[in-house]
Amino acid sequence: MEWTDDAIIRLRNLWDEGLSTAEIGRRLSISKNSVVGKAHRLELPARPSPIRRDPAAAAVREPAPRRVSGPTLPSLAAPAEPEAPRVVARAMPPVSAEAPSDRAPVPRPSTPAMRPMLAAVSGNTSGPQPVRLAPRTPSCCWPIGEPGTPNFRFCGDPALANKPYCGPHAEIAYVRVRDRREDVA
DNA sequence: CCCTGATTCGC
DNA sequence: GCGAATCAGG
Repeated sequence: MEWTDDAIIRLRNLWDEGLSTAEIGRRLSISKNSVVGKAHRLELPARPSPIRRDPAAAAVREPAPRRVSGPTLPSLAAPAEPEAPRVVARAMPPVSAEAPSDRAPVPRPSTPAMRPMLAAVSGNTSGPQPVRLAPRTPSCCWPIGEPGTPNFRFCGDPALANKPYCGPHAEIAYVRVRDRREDVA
């Protein structure tokens, strides 16, 4: 874009009229970034910015680590077996930082599994009583869907003993390391 | 997703 | 100097 005197004048006029940068860009057949950039260089009166970039907030803000592509390991919900076979994690789908813990079961309110408990509580007629939760079967925490999206959930099927995943997902999650002796061959 | 304006930085 | 990319908020 060649900023002729005429173009600059038109920019100034449109800017003074209070048009948005994008609108000015459309009228001058240039990008809004060109408009913003030029207006900034001309030191035209700034518009109320929707964003705050005060030095304090900027100083506190972390450099925002670049998103690393590739799989992320879900945290293990179950402790490793003492004599567990040597395994190594294979590629896994991305997972949010919040994996279901043993104390925060996956089932949402009003799932069939939860109704008995809710009924037990609401049917209570003799004042406050300790609510005893049924022993819980650890559920598979294999992430399904895109973390952060409404449909994201965890598998939820019964997990294998001392493993965070159900059978099929443990199959995917773990791959047996070859015995060292084979490597020496 | 759309929109907004501000800043950065390679050109 | 330029402006695309990026950021940040509505």
